[in-house]
Amino acid sequence: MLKQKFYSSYSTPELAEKLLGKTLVHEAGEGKNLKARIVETEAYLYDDPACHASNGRTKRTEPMFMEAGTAYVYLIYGMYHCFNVVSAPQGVGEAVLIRAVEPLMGLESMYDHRGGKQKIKKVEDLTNGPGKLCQAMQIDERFNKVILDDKLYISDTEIESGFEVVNCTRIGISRGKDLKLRYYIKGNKFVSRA
DNA sequence: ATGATGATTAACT
DNA sequence: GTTAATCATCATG
Repeated sequence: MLKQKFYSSYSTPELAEKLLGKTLVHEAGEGKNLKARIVETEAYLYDDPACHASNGRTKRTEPMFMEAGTAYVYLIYGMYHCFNVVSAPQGVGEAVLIRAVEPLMGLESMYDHRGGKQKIKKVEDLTNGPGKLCQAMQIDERFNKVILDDKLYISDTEIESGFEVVNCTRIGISRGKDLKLRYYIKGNKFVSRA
């Protein structure tokens, strides 16, 4: 399991890249555990106009100012959650958004939480976006401000190494569009968009 | 108290 | 390609 030490050892963009290939684990209970490989991430920096924390500390951005390795989960468009890992020392305000994952364990449960197997035609639709992966991995506000070391955490087990990383601009933002802070595993079919 | 906004998604045409 | 769904948060008055 990755510890606080790992999350605080790199700059936020470096961490975003290093999280690729790692395994996100949610121990949801005996026989209900969920695992998925991280295949797409984005970095949000303190002086970056697209970052929620760039306008300072508020009720919403408070978790981003907590210690590295803390979860920042928020509601977007009134219906989806986005999951981030705080990536800078206390008081700075940076995080890595987990944008897409590849399901490894607990697929049946993931289908259920995504609306049923009938509705999800392709397995990619389970987790190929930030809102989708939160539904599938059952991540919601319960984990906001929680350190990633108990029920929800990231493991450094890598199933495959030697993949190629693509670095490009981020998706779905209106400011900071020119910054190349998105990272994904080239050729992986769970990436939200090539 | 009110109004604008959004690190999205699914269901359309 | 377009658009509706849906609401917590935040700036403004």
